[in-house]
Order: sequence, then C-alpha cells, then structure tokens
Amino acid sequence: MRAPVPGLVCKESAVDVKDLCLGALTFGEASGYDLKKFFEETFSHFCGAGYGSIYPALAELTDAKLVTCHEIPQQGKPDRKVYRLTAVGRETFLARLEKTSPQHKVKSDFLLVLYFAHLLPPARLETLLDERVAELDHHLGLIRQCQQNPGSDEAVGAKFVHEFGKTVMAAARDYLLNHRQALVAAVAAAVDQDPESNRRDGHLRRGTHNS
Amino acid sequence: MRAPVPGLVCKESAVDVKDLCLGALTFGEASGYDLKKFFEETFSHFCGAGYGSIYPALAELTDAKLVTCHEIPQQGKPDRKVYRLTAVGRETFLARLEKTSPQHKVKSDFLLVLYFAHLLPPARLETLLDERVAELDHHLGLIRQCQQNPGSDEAVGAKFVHEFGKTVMAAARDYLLNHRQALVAAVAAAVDQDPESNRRDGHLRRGTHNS
DNA sequence: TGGCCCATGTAATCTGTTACATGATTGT
DNA sequence: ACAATCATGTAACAGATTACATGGGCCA
Repeated sequence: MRAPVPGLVCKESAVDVKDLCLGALTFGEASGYDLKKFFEETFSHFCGAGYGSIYPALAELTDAKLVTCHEIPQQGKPDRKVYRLTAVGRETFLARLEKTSPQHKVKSDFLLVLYFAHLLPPARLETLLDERVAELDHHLGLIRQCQQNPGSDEAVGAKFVHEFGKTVMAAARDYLLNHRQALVAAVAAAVDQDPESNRRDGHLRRGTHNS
Repeated sequence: MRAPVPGLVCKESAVDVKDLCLGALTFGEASGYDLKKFFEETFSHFCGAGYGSIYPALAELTDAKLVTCHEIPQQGKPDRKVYRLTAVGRETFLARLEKTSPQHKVKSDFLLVLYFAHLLPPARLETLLDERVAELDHHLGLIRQCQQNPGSDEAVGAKFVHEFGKTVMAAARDYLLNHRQALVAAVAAAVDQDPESNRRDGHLRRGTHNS
C-alpha cells in the first residue's frame, strides 16, 4: 500500500453544490431560491439540489469571499438575499472547471427493478414503464421551455447540453414505448407457465473476466 | 404545515445497497467480493457499490435473517463467506420491488462542465468529450460481455435492461461524436473574437414558469 | 379556506465513499 | 520485482436529504 504522495494528492473531487451555485452565478446574480428554480429548469436532467444544501453552500461561499450578498428587506418574508460572484469566485470556478475530472453517474432504481421484471406482476410493470415515460416527457418539456425562453440566446455549451439531453432522453423514451408490449407479454407468459418461478438456486455466475 | 399522517408515512425510500445484494442473491449464492464484481459487470451503467457499503450491508442482512452465511476456510486469505438468500429474504426483496417507487437519477459533472463550454479551452473540451466516449464504449463493452456470456440465458428483465442501456448509450455516444467538431469550433471561434468573454453581469434569468 | 408561491434557514439523519489494515498467490 | 487478483473488514468523513420552523400574499 502506497503512502499518498504529498504533492500529488490531487483530490479530483466531484462537483458539489457549491460549484453548482458558482456556475449558475456566472450568469448573473440570484438568491438561493432563484438558484433552486434555475437548477430545476435548466439542469433538471443531470443535476439537482435542495434548499438544505443550497443555503449552507451559499453561506460557505460568502465566508470564503467567493460571492457577496446584498440583503433586500421585504415584509412578511425573510429578507431576500441576492448573491453575486466576486472576481475570486469566478476564477475559482474556472479553475474547478479545468481541474475536475468530471464523472457521469446514473443511479437508476427504475432499471434495477426492471432487471427483476420476471418477479413482478405485469400490471406493476406497465405502471413502471408509463411513469418513466411520463418523467422523460416532463424533462423533455423543461428543456424545450429553456430553449424557447424569450431572450434565450443560450451559450454554445447550454445548447449542446440541452440537445444532448433531448437526444438521449428521446432515445430512452422511444425504447420504452417500442418494447413495452413485448416485455409485458413475456412476463405475463412466464407467470402463466411457471407461477413459482422465483425459487432457483445455484451460484451467481459471472462471465470470465478477461478485461 | 401538516403533521405526518401516522398510518400513511410510507417511506417510499430509494433502493440501497442491501436491496442490491438481496437482488443479486436471487440468482444464487455469492460472497461480498463476488457481488461487487457482479454489480460491476452487470449493473455498471446504472448502479454501483463499493466494499465499504457491501460488507456492512451483508452483515446487516445476516443479522436480520434475510440471508445466511457459510464460512469457507482458506489459507492466506480471509475466510470466504458465501451468502445465500433465505425465504424471508426473498419475500422481503419481492415486497421491496413492488412497493418502491423507483427513481432514475443522473448526476453528471460531465454535462455540468460542458454547460460552461464557453469558459473552457478548446483542448480541454476535446479531452472531455473523448474521455466520455471512451467511458461509454467501456460500458457498452461490459453489456455485450454479459450478453455473450457462455450459458447466458438472461431473464427477460435483464435482456430488456441491457438492450435499453445499449440503445441509450449508443445514442449518447453518437451525439457526442457527431457534434464534437461543431462544439469545439464554436468555442474556439468565440475565444478568438472575445477572449475576455467571461465577465457579464446581470440577473439570472429564468423562463416564465407556467408549469 | 385551502393550497401554492414566495423566502430563508437549522438540525438530525442517512448513506455512501475513502482511507486504512492485512496478506498469500499468480502472472509479467 | 511489481502489479493484480483474491478476500474481508472498520472508522472517519463527506455530502445530501428530510423534517422542522416561520409566515405573509394571492388565487380559486
């Protein structure tokens, strides 16, 4: 086991909510509330953050002088706090963009459950697929809204990411719709033939790992 | 603010590593080590778990009598511990499958960084895209291996999930390859024209939210 | 009058990652 | 000789989710 080389520790840490906020603020000032809405509308298909992480993140960024905070008094509501990126904040973000080795992680309970389709009632399967298609439609709708936004001259990156999202999610949607019937039929048939199909013993087999 | 209704709390909690283990064990007995390999080969594109979560999960499952553990002595290595699903474990898993409302979450630092393509050096952009394509190829390869596995009579669900993965990742891959040049060119052009493009103030604009 | 939008924040909790700890065998 | 595979586990830590806490304005 190698001791961590002092100069090369190189965290390579993943992007966190602070980075998300910094990034959004490169487009202009905003409150925590605004940021959450922005994430939902614009980043919904690949990122997200709740108030429980946004507000603490903004507080930390303020302490670190990466953003400044203007308080705007309001009645009935808590003061609106508008955050703006500082020069240091902008550079910190730029540095993060260049150093991070960006990961793409999918955590899909949906696919996991589908993997065990043979253990599910066909009706449940149909619900699952329909709900997922609806979610995809929802995300697709959000992206279209972003793009149709009045005064939306999206940056090249935004365009690319949005088109990418549309392409990939449309592919997912089409696959689900085109194969829905076959899957449900196959499972229904299996249940008919062999209702007690869920007891099979043996060893978890794995492919020969000649990576 | 409503108090949580006692009988309807209904956690709807997401799938965790324990569920992952339970699910894998429906295909046969396995050790913690085997399980990790299985996840990597078979679930790689939508799930994952490290030893740091698998081993504690198996311990908990054993305590809860959802699995049993046979210890096989070995020399030089720690005893191999082979886990097998109990009847209760199987039913618990089946119940989880039916009750969970399964989510599909993507957390892509890759897309986030790309969103800010206009702030990146073109070379960095190229690296990013190439690396992502390589990752996608890697995952596609893993799926093909699963499918070509000798004695691979995959269950309907497994087939569906793997074909789905191939379809969606192929779409992503194609998009990246087909639009790579255009993106890099656009960013390069922007840098030429306006090297100090990263200082723009204003307000984070959001679309009119007529959801 | 019930529910959503606005608007902020804290605290407890959950869950997973990373680093640590050990060590024989096999292949290059 | 060095790295990888096999094989298990713990402890500290990081990060995010959830519930809690507050409360006026607005629309149907």
